[in-house]
Amino acid sequence: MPKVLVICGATASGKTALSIACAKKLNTEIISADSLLVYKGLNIGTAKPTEEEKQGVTHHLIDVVSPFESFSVSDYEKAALPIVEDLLAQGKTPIICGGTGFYVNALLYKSQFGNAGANEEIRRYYETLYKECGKEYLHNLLAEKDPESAEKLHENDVKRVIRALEIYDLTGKKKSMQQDEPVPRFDFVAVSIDYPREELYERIERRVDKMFEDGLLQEVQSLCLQGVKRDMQCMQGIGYKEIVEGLETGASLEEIKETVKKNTRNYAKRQITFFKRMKNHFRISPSEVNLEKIIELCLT
RNA sequence: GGCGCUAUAGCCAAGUGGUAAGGCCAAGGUCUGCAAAACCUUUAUCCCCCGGUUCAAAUCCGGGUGGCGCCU
Repeated sequence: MPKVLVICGATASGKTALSIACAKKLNTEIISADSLLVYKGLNIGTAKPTEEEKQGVTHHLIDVVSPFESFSVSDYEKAALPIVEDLLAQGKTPIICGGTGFYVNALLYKSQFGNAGANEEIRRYYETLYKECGKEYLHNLLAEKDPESAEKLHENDVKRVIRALEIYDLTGKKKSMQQDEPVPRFDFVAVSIDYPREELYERIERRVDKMFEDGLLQEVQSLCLQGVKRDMQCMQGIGYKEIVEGLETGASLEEIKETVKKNTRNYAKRQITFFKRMKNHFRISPSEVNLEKIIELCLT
């Protein structure tokens, strides 16, 4: 029975190329697990693979929503899961490739609160409550309803405190009731290319330079012209938010570029931390990347 | 050459006699419907050097060295 192959890891570590090579070898398709690749029109800054780079391999979950829309893990799960299952039914090895660990996990593990969706009204309510009464107040509120979650969450982590409150209000269940051990949906192997930190940072440096050469600035301007606003979800992307902000504050192009690089490095570090905990995860050093071996991993 | 100002972590910086704020950067970590987001933790045995005053000095005094500014 074929396993699911996950290709994860830090940004600029070569996931895209590796996944395409594997897909060709395994005669299968790729399911992108990336919170920004889903957006149409965000190409350069997201390092979205071009048709040419895809080499005819089918990629799912790329360019599926407009920049004006919001997209959540839950949306991702709903869209991606059937594709994975379909490929498995065909006897193929689905390749999940992406740097959004949260999305990867949502696909790999059964979520426990699928029934507590996002509720704008509730969120807005708590957000105004937060502004008026402060974070301690919110945290105390959660402590009354769901003490265990409150215990786990730092009071500064307002986003998660609100989510825990939201779950409670919506379902009457406590977020802390979720199981500690998530249940996996598939048999999978995860692989990432583990560059030494210095080297990864150099790759990021070069890649960001290239993005600007390739016209990232124009891409952002064009999005803005279409009416995409700074507070929209897609504009949270690194490379995008810095440019929009830089244009507003009058920062120099060089300054903007440096900030993009720094934020990308910080992001890469968070990704590495996240994927460190992933089960069945092989961190392969760049010199030891071997297609045959990776494929063997999927079949054993 | 003279005069004035200044010297605190990789960077910015508070502290003006009682045992080194804060910010940035960096590193480590968290992560179950906004995740390229949000959040947490750590980071100067010591304040340019030498000597002095004092129970006690990054803080006061003298000298040295470096930087900045002004004058001739």
